[in-house]
Amino acid sequence: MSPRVHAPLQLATEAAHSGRDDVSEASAKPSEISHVDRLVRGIIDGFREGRYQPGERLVAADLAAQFNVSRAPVREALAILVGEGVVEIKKNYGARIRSFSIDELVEIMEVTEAALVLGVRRCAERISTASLEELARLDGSFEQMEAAWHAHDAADFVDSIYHFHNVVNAIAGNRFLGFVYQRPHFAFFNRHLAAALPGPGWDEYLDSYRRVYNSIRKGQVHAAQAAFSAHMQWAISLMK
Amino acid sequence: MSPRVHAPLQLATEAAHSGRDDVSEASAKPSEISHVDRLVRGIIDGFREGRYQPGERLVAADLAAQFNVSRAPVREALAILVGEGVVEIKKNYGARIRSFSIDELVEIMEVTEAALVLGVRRCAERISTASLEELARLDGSFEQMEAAWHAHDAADFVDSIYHFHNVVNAIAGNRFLGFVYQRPHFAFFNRHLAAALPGPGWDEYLDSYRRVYNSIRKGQVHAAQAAFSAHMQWAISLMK
DNA sequence: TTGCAAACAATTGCATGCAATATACCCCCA
DNA sequence: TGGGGGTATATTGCATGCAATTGTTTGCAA
Repeated sequence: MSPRVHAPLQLATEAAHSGRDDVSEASAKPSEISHVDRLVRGIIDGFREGRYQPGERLVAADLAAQFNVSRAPVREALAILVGEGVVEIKKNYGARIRSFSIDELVEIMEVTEAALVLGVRRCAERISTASLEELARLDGSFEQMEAAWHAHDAADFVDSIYHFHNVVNAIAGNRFLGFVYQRPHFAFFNRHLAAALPGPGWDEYLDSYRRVYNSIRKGQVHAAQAAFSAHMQWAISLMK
Repeated sequence: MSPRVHAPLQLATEAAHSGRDDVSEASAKPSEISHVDRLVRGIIDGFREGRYQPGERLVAADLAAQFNVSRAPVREALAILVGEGVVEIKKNYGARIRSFSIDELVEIMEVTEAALVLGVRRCAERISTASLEELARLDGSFEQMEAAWHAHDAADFVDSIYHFHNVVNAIAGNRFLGFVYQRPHFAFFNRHLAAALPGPGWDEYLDSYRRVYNSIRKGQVHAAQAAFSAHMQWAISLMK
């Protein structure tokens, strides 16, 4: 059940560059996916799905055996993840998935809000010129969010929020925003959020996003922005 | 299986990344810098200093010879830079430094603004509690900016702006913001900006930053935020 | 039992080697 | 002169090997 929620790693810029919708389905050229890409993807997914815990030791040789490759591509994948701030490597000991304190999570959320609010605003501005397919994706992602919420599945819920923002960012038309938000450390952070989420504010969470969604849908730029900002501030205060 | 000893301790704020802090002095031990870190740093600097051009072909073997290491660490460094969106790798051909269109630069600036305005705001809020050392760094970075401006050195000027924001971000107290802004693609983008800068708006550029700086220094939160935002909007419109 | 030191084991960092393959060159032909 | 096809070259992607270094365990003495 590999979630296709989040887009592959370095595609955002390239696809944007060439202008093609080349969201290359995995079936297109299975043999051309490099081991390194598969590893990066696999490690992040493994974390998101709870197979790897924060602070857990990741030994290159083990990962190599697990993914049936040699240590060379494993090391390259870990190098990428170090660059992304997702893992730390300790010399002659192993890599480990980083863990965050509550303070750090709050700081991450603040930066996330700053970026995402741009996407929400732009998306609301451009909603009238969005294609039918984009609108369908937007509606679909919100429905997905509702479903996860009703099922009380925190992990799925957070995933669907992540997906929702990716759709919003895409409609917003700023490719770099999509690129930044799709960095592994955001996907990574979402997992941490999921762990902290099923708290007292569960009920309000969906309502907040419904306000954002509805405002975007109606093209109410300021309302959408305000709703999202308020939601994030509320979520941050909740976390403290 | 693999050993799974993991202390629940989190050393979250460790020098999260290869020490490219312009802010905290290079306190690292020179002997412990890995080849990979040196390569990442070297390639980025090489680009910032104009030794590598956008679009230029980077051959792993050449870099290995140039830095006097084998191809293994070179590949890891390139993997990091691919993850950062700074280089692209083409199979059996070579890596090359990405180049951006004007449109893409504008999009990058929009996201940059969204993030940096958070730092400016927080910094102005917390300026009264800043340490003397932090204030000295802030003043120093602005003086550096002025000097570069008077010398009409676009590269230095952009560098000093980058440094200024790093200081601002540090005072702002959000570590993740510093982390994000210090990602190579921001440093990278600055070089592109420097190439486009010495245009018609050169004179206004310093004035804008003086307004931001003064407002921050006086703790005028809203004024600082507004000044910076206005500046960025102006810079973006200039670029189009 | 507890503290300490030395040997041991595990792991990384890096070098090297080899097969696969995309690119570039060259030659031939129209 | 211009174009097309086949070969050669260059380069990557990955596997493997080894030394350096760290964490761990064991043994010994107080």
